[in-house]
Amino acid sequence: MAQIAQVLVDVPTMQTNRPYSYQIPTAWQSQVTPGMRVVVPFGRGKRRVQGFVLKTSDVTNFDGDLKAIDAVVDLAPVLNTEALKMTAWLAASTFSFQITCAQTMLPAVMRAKYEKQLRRTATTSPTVAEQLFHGAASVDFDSVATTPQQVSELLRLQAAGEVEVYYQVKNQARHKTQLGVKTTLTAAELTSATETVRGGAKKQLALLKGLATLNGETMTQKAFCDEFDVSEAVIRTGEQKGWLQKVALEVYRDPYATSDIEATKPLKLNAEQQVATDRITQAVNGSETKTFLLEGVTGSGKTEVYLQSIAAALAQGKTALMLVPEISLTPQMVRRVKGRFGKAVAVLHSGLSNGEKYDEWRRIKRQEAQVVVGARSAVFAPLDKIGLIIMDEEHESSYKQDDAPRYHARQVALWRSQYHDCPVVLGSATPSLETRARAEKGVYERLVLADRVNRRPLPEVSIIDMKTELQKHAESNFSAPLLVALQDRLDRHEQSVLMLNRRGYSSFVLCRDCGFVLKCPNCDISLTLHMDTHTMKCHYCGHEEPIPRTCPNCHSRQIRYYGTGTEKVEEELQDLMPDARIIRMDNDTTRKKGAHAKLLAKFGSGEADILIGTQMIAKGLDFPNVTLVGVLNADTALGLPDFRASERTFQLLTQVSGRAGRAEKTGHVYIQTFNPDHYAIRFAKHHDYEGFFKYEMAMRHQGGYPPYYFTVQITASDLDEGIAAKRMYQLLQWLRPRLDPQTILLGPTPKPIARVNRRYYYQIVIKYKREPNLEKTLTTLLHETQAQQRQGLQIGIDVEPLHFM
DNA sequence: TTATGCACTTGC
DNA sequence: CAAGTGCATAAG
Repeated sequence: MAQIAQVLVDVPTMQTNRPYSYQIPTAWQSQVTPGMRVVVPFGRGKRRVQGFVLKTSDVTNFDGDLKAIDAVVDLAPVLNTEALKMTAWLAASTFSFQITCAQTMLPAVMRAKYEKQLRRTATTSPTVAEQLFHGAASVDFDSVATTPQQVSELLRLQAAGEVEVYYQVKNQARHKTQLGVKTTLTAAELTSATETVRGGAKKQLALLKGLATLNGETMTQKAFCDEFDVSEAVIRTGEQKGWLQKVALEVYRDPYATSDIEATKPLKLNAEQQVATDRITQAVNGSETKTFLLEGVTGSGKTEVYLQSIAAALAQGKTALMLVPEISLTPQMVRRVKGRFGKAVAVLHSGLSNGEKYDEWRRIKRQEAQVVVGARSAVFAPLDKIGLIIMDEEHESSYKQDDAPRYHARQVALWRSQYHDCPVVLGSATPSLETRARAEKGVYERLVLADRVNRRPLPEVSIIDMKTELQKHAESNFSAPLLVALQDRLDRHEQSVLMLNRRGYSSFVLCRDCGFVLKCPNCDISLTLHMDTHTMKCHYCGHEEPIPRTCPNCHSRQIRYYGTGTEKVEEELQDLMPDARIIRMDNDTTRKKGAHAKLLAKFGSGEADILIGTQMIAKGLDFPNVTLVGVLNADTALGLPDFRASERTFQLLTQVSGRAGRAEKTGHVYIQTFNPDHYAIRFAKHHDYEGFFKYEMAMRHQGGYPPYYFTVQITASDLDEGIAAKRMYQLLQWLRPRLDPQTILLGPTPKPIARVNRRYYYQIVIKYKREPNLEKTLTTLLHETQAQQRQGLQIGIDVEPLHFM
């Protein structure tokens, strides 16, 4: 029997990023298994932390005194073999701590809460008991140790044995219970009880009948009352007569009441959908580790392909995982999946409370749910026997986590597909260049849905040149053609959606006469405005020049920062169209839980004519009465100093265009821009993804960007700008000889937003095609910089970053 | 992350 | 000389 456990402790540092050996107390030796959470003493003091058992064994290569496990938190492992392997892989591939990865994979409530307490001992003097504890057995340490004097006083008391420090390790996971009823009688006893009931006591008879129906099972009191039409008073009578007992019944917090979701049947597929579904089904049935790119224009019916493929996995007795960008924004998707698979569906996304997430997680873990729909972190859902993984809108940047562990859900999905021998479907109307390029090379199999299901043409797109618009009339967020179109929809009682692109808000300068954006002479990437130094900087190569007073291209003085807010836009529009009913959707108006859905519902029911919003309205909304989509400022993202600026702009414009004319009515899209000739905008006008892909690939090839190169971003930040900069230059010197001569190192450059939280940020970007030393070098880097970390310098590594700012 | 030991300063 | 402060160190 295993006596020793290898435990991963909850201390996220580089030097504790390895298992520690602990003695398993004899009583628990048969129970402690890998993947369970335990509480262990750690460090010289009385500190106790939560940990994960990675392995159990009879031997250890540690030759010191072992401490023993203090408590076992779980009855069954919360991380299974797959999850433990995934933890190790994730930590290595994202250069983050294993404990952080383990915690990322589990619901937040499973992370321990620590409470440092001061406790009384047998020898506590009455004075101390009174003054410090006010008669209680323990007090919160921090509340009685606020000054250094108090701390040293407590240390003295501790040395004298009058008090002791105790770490309370709290498991935040709570099960919700409801009052349940359960009969205490056998079937025969219930029958005889029926005979003792006085005639006319109909409710009591109903109660007994109900109890008999339960067959010894437990049911919540509420459900019982509803189903058998008895009151709580009758139940109380039954309890007094000894027919039943009331028990605490564990219930799941259900974020969606399944009852009001309409069940749907599989739809008839068109030829293209059928081909795609057949290929995926074939791969599911054959347990092929295969990745498909399902490329389908908006409205081509990708979802139906997903649903029928999921059905195929379920038919094989397997489970399915379906990832969506940010599910709280796409309630329609949840409804469709739940409508098809009902109770077999579990939903995981950021809009749920922690308790709800925990309950959904347990339903999956207990194999009560076979289909999981969720956002990024749902990729870790504890499904067994996965038969299919789907990633909808695979190009969405929300699949990449911004802080440690900086993983991309797509990578995790591919890893799990290897583990489970199952296919992955990456779906999008505008795939990321990386994915589309892999399909080109045959790494992924490409499935195309070129036709819209309803055979409706894609909406017509008009590009409006804001340079000439501004010359014609006073400065406004609205061009004349857009206003005419808006008025026209008002008159026809049709709805309009206006999108204000907030990305890249005023961090670059643009000439309002010719549309010129200042670019770096070395990198062909927009220069970023730094108000602190009053310069324009390139944050790729570090090039720096003064802020221009006139446009270098046309010598106009109309060169200035670019950007505006939704509130301002709403005000202006209301002025221009006093009769229009407008809904504004942005971070301000949707901060409250459910506010987003409420606003959308309001718009959907026709209570407003115009919806104004930021990027969040680009996806998922599907309203048949919307026939006009306007993009007020298509350029802002183009101005960003990021080689993915064009890709994002193209994707966003294509997506938002898809919102017009979803049903019978034909849609029209107006795109206002200062760069009408920019290729991202031109290709978006013609809904030409293939054209864009080819053009953009050529640009990436020329610039040496992904997917032709892999990238790693290293950032350093410090309260002192000089230290951050100096360390980064040293780091560059340190890296160069360790990496392949072919590898390109860019920087160090200050981040465009140089000071965040009073810290200064610098970055180095590594670009490489093949770099065998990468993992070793970066791991060494993390080890060697930990001394500096303690002095305040923070180092971060982001593999394949999506944002370069 | 955090408690402790040790080197060093400060106060009487 | 005792007490107080600050930083390096190791954690099983």
